Amino acid sequence: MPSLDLTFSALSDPTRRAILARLALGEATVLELAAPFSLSQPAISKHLKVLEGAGLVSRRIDGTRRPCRLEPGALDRVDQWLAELRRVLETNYNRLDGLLAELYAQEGDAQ
Amino acid sequence: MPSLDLTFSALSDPTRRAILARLALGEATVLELAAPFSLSQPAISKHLKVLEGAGLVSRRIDGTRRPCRLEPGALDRVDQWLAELRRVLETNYNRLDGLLAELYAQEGDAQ
DNA sequence: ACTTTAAATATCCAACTAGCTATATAGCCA
DNA sequence: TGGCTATATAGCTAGTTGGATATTTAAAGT
Repeated sequence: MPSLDLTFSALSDPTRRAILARLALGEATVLELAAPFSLSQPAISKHLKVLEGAGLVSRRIDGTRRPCRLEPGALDRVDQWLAELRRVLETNYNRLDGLLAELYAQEGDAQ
Repeated sequence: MPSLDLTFSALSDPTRRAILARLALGEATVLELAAPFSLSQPAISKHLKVLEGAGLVSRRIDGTRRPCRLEPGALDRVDQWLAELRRVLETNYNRLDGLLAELYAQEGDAQ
């Protein structure tokens, strides 16, 4: 199970996000993925290795080709982390709301 | 508006994610944020600068202190990117389902 | 005014990254 | 077998990153 570090880091590069966007449309080979970019084939292979290491992409073997596919599980874990952060944030906002309501009630008493 | 590059990159470091988790609980100063880590104050300041550059954190001035707060807007844009990727992915899955259904129907005819 | 405290900045370093070109591997086809 | 094609690997470079320590800035307290 790759770390969130690796996943976020993989997502931080625009070329890699473009590759993922392309793979969301369906499987593609390394050369197909390289075509839209003005980058060398080795550069794309390296990006794919990063994406694979992050659990975002998997490859199968088909003759000399290595078709890649998107692996949504890694995205799930990103979503979960973000959701948890928001949950804490909102819990805290609610607590603050409660606090403000209390303070307001006390002021109301005082008047 | 900071780029997704900067935001994902900021999120790729565990120290920075821990800082965000702490800030989800409420404002904190640099020293407060530094306390749980065995890192120097300048290291934390640098992390905060990265988080600020990514739009994830903002700071206000209070005497000699710079209390930091979480800025959820940048998270929204991450969510949106992930959601769009999933949307495309699911659209494509559905299209594939449709295709398979068609193929199946034809085979059904043939038999 | 002097001291203490909070934070930022400067400088250095080792490790990593993203790109390149050149080369190697390995499957397909004639 | 020999040649073509798809991909991977090696080795290089320039730029970036995350850490450290030392220093500077600036506000607060006394």
